[in-house]
Amino acid sequence: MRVEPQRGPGGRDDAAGAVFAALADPTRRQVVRALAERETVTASALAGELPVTRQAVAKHLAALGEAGLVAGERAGRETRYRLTPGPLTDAMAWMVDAGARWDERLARLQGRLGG
Amino acid sequence: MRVEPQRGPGGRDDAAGAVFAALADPTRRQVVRALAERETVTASALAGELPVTRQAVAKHLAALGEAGLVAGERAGRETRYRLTPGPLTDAMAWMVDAGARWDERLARLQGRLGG
DNA sequence: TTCACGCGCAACCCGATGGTTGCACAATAG
DNA sequence: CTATTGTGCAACCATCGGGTTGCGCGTGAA
Repeated sequence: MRVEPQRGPGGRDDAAGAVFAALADPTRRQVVRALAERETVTASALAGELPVTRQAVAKHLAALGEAGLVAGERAGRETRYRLTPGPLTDAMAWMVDAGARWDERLARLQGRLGG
Repeated sequence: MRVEPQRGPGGRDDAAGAVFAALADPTRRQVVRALAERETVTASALAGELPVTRQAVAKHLAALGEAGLVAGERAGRETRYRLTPGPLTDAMAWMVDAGARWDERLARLQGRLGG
């Protein structure tokens, strides 16, 4: 699933799809939540508070990285991951575009995602 | 187990997770898109313009229904499905809550989803 | 009544994926 | 140097899930 966050024709859908796929897994959502509160964390530390092994966490972090939601930076012998929630706006734009006609709250957000 | 019905992170996580899982599949996104433009459609008609069989479409519609994104109403011998994008706001709230601290555009949407 | 259309259910196939264990390697601590 | 800690990679397993075919039933048209 190699999806670069590009703005080409259909690129929005790909980016949004990658985000949806990444966030579809509950463990991955827990990872994102933990990352959202600690700002930066290692795979081992994350595995300490989740009911899965470090390798599983590493896989999830890699998956989130593919979607552009997470970036890792090696510092010495540990790798610190941090949240990069930019692609979330692509996913939100997709949803707003799909449902704006039916849901008033969504319609109200129409132009607010661009700037 | 504390279940916060509205504002709790865990409460919306289920609904949001269901939405993410539903929208993770590309065919399902196509179904949503088609539904967003036609307002109401049958499974057979949908299968006519998608590269999958009617049964596959029916499965997808059922999956979308489980997530609360689609509702079907039987009219005579055909079933008309229509988009019910309400749960989308739950998913968007999850994303905003997760990424608001890092992304300025997301932060600006913080209070707008509740009203 | 007869026939075609639309639908739902069930079985089946197979690739994708979340999770595990095991191991080899890099980097800090003693 | 040695021990420890943190990673990354690979193999392996079990389950999930998207897709198909096949069948039986209800409904509407001829």
